[in-house]
Amino acid sequence: MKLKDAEKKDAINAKIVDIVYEKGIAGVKMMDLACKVGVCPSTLYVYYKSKEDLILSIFTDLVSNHTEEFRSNLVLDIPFKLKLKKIWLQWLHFSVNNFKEMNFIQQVKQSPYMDKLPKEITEGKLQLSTDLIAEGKRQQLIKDVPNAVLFSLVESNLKQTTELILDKQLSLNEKDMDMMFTFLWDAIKR
Amino acid sequence: MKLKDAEKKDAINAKIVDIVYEKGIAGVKMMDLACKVGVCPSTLYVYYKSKEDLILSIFTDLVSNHTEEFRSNLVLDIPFKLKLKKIWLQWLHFSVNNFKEMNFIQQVKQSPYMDKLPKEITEGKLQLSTDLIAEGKRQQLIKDVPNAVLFSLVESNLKQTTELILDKQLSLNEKDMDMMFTFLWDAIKR
DNA sequence: TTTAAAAACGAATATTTATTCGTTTTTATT
DNA sequence: AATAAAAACGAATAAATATTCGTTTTTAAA
Repeated sequence: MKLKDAEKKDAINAKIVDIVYEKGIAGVKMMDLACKVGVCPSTLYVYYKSKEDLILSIFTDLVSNHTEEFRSNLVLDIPFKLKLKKIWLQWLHFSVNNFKEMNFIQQVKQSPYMDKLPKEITEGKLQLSTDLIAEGKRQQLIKDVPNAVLFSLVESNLKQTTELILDKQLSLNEKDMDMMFTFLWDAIKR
Repeated sequence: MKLKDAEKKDAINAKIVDIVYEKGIAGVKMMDLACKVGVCPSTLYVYYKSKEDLILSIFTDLVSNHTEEFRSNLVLDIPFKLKLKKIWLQWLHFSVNNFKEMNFIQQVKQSPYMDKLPKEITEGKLQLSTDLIAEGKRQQLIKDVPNAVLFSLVESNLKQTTELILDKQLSLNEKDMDMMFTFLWDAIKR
């Protein structure tokens, strides 16, 4: 008996991520996807029961991988600034190395497919745990402004740094990263 | 002879911006749009010759309004920090008041429609003129790092502030805005 | 090596969505 | 008021796209 081909499934997943990166979520066509994978459209239905299922399954997988990635480092017992930088760098590497996947997540989120999804999946907003920020505040190392604001400062600095790297304005070397982290630190430090 | 109804055209434009905000660019359906405007689908073709024409015309209009908005303030003869803040605030008000339109622009940009557009329209990247940054550097008020980096710092702070306001985490009052501008200034000041 | 179950195919069909077209209604102009 | 030109309508058509189905091929297990 012939079994499902895991590599083929991976290929489907990879190609759709590419297509969304190049043409946007509105540009996903089953036929086009099938061609790029090298199978005929009907074969896609062996692996996913519909286009919606295809997109939402992949979305869900990517989101859980993504949250998985950040459960570790959060409990290290090192000075706050260092810990922040470590996590910051980890996030950065991840999003630079997975920029197409991140883009896929972002685009599905603002598409009509999103409606059909149980909402708790929408990414457990813990990307950079609020705990970390609370820790910095407790030690009086960072400004005493609302958590949501600090959280968003970190997030937006990360997004910006990622964009600059993908844009080839910066690279992931120590000098550039020190600079970008300093921007963040200068902005949030007390 | 019956004339085209300018208000109807405006209604079309407004509704499509709403739809894109709610469902994403992939969620735009001529019939749905027509219903929301209160006409039948064929009437849309009186005002635009196709769906593509509809989307791209509106996109082009919005982009030119948007760039228009920022040709003024750039030449004021006041201290650098003050000027930066003034422009920063102007941009902020604009993007808070036109967030759906901004979203429309952003989404069309990452959609397949974009391919069909003469590229010079893509928004004359002068949002916050590089001249301004050059001025601050000349006066040795801001850090001596690549322009692209500084530019992106300003841009990303603006985006972040806008998001926080729309999220009701902040409002457009003096206290909150001073705080957010201080984040930016602390990050870029020498 | 045979077998049987499922993958893969590709043509056919269904569905969704954009667009056209003949007719009716509206309204500026006379 | 009468007219004529264009808007607006809505049903019909066209186009694009997703999905199904009957058949063939592959392959794990017997």
